[in-house]
Amino acid sequence: MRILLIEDDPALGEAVRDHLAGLAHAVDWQTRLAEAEAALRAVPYDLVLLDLGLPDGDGLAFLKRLRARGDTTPVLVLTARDRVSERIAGLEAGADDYLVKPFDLGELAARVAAVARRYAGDPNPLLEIGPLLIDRARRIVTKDGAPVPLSAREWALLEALALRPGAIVAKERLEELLYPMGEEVESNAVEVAVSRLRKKLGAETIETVRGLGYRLKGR
Amino acid sequence: MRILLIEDDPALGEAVRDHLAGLAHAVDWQTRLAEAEAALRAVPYDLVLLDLGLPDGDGLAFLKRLRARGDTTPVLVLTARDRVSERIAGLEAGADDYLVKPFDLGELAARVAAVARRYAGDPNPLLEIGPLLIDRARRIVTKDGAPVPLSAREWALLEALALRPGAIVAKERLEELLYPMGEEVESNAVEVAVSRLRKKLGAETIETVRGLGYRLKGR
DNA sequence: CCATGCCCGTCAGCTCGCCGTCAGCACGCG
DNA sequence: CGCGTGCTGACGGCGAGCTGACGGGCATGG
Repeated sequence: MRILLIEDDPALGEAVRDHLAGLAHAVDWQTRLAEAEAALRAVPYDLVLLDLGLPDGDGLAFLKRLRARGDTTPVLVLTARDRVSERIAGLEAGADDYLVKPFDLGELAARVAAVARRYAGDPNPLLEIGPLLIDRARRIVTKDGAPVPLSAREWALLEALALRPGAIVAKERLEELLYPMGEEVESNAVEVAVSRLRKKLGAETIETVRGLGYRLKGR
Repeated sequence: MRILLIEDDPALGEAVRDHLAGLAHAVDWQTRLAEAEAALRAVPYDLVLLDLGLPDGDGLAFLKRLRARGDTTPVLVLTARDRVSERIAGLEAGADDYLVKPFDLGELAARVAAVARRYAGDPNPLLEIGPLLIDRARRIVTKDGAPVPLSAREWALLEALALRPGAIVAKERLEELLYPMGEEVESNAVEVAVSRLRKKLGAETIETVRGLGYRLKGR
């Protein structure tokens, strides 16, 4: 993704740029609104990260101008302003999301990914397995088009199996996935979980491989 | 443009209505604040023409209430009061422009056109989610066509969810949105807010995702 | 200055979904 | 037939989440 970062704080700007660059994004960093505006006219960015507290103008007004021009580039606002009304003002000015300083770089990356997913030509990756459609981002499974509500355990189990459809996943692996060594189970909890999942998704979707584990009916 | 005219003088009201209608505007004419308020809640107007000298209430207070609700519909004030301090009071109450009686109908039309120009280009995006219509610019929600009055908290919550319909929003995220780190809540305030919002919008509109958060029922 | 009403945080009691446990059964294998 | 492995219905406890009630805060209005 090609990202325009508008941020005047050198330390923060560098940190954000480096972090996103490390995630294989192409980041252009501007510290002034005037320069940013020029860059936006010249280059088709996939995303704009906009700090509202810039010294050479009002970020919100900048954003409104952008939208008034018909520019629909997704904008993620970074700011220290944290009042609800100001967030709302930001969103009403045309921001797609809002991140309040100080923010975690990991969270920033997640938001960036979310925006990217939302606006990319291919939305989010849907896994299609037989009659099942698995939307990992939205945490939604549909069977023959009908949504199937899953509990947390069931979802975790399905995700583990759906990661590589057709591959055998050992029961022990599933066990340590569902119960990450905090509390071992001393029963057939995994089997029960599989059973319950099968009841919701259909018995034929999960195949038992005796002595080894389970696998999703891939194809 | 859809214009709400609030004016109790029959002759003037008729003149204004006819003149603007002749310029291809859709004009609703109310002579009382109470009726005007009801109309404003029900219909998304592009512009309000407000006479301050109405017999059933203070026009300025009416305007302040409107703004306090977060309604950003442009308001053009018509009045006989011409003192500078009163103009200032009007603008501080949230008026976008001011016209002193007697005014020329041509000038009125010019001001209306100016407002239209200022707000054109971005027709406010309406979010449609099931039976809900969410007008973010005007802060109006309708359910099955009927307007639903929301408090500030309720609106903030709805907007957070409506930003990405169908996506799960973590309870912690909602919490930091509603109570931006000024004062943390040590109760189930978010749950209560959701409950109250559900009571207004219908239980089925907001889905609980156990252990994760909430989401708006997309489509 | 008090009355009224709305907003909303807090709390308590409750409901209900989740899920680990267990027991009884099915089935494959030698 | 005996054993091992896996399946599933039933049970019950735990805890997340829901909601009615209460009260303080704040604005409005008389």
